[in-house]
Amino acid sequence: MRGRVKVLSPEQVGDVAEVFRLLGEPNRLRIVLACLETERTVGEIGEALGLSQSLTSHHLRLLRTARILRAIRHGRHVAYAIDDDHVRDVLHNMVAHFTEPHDHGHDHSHDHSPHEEP
Amino acid sequence: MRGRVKVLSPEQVGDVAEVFRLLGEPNRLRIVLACLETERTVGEIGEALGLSQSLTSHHLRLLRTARILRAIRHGRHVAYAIDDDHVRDVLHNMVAHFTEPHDHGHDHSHDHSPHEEP
DNA sequence: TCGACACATGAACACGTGCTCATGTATTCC
DNA sequence: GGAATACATGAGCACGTGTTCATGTGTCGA
Repeated sequence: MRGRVKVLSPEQVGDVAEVFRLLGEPNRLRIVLACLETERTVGEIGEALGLSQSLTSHHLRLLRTARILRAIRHGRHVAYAIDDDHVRDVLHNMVAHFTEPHDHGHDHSHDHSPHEEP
Repeated sequence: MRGRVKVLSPEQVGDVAEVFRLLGEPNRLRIVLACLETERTVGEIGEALGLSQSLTSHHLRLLRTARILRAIRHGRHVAYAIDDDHVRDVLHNMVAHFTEPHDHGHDHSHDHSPHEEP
């Protein structure tokens, strides 16, 4: 696979952007990563990431509303787990690429200006 | 593959979040998608997406600085193309999942409150 | 039932971000 | 060289967003 790509409807683009936007916040990304393998309770997440209970819950609400995570009650605890296989795959993909020695092909050191080989 | 996932360093998490953040803006996402298959000039992008020249350039600057796109001069035109294989894979993955009939497994219609089957 | 625990939610604020307008820079054609 | 084209960049503004503080809701044990 490296060929044609199906074109997305404007609505689909919006949905994809929404998912990326939510994953684009470091704390939220860490929360989702913490729930990648197994479900985690709100308390576990907050303590593990050093976030206040309120902030943790606010972020979880966004992720739950966007259908990225799903909530599961256990007694008086509430655990969260990934609810979207797309997101799980994308994150696995991303994590794999960032952990494996990623070969960037051509080298251009640290250029930030737009000019290429003439 | 559905097993262990390597854990990312805090720095790596930040890098991943940064990429997601940039792709989380609809106009920026559309720009990157436009450059997914083949390189596009700034004018082409702006006209295709209905964005002002200035706004297009501003977004392209962010994407270029983040190493997501790379600039290539052609005469007095400047074309942009994807420069990061990770991003290309992630987007192909994402687009594929959103175009293919995605089966979500269990059905929970449109619930937004945290309570599950007892 | 009452209190303690675990989590959710609303208000308010500081800060970041997308957009436009204006101006600057590079490249080609006369 | 100078005008015209194609793009880059800075300033400024309106708006969105992450965070905290305070308070509300649901659940279990005594």
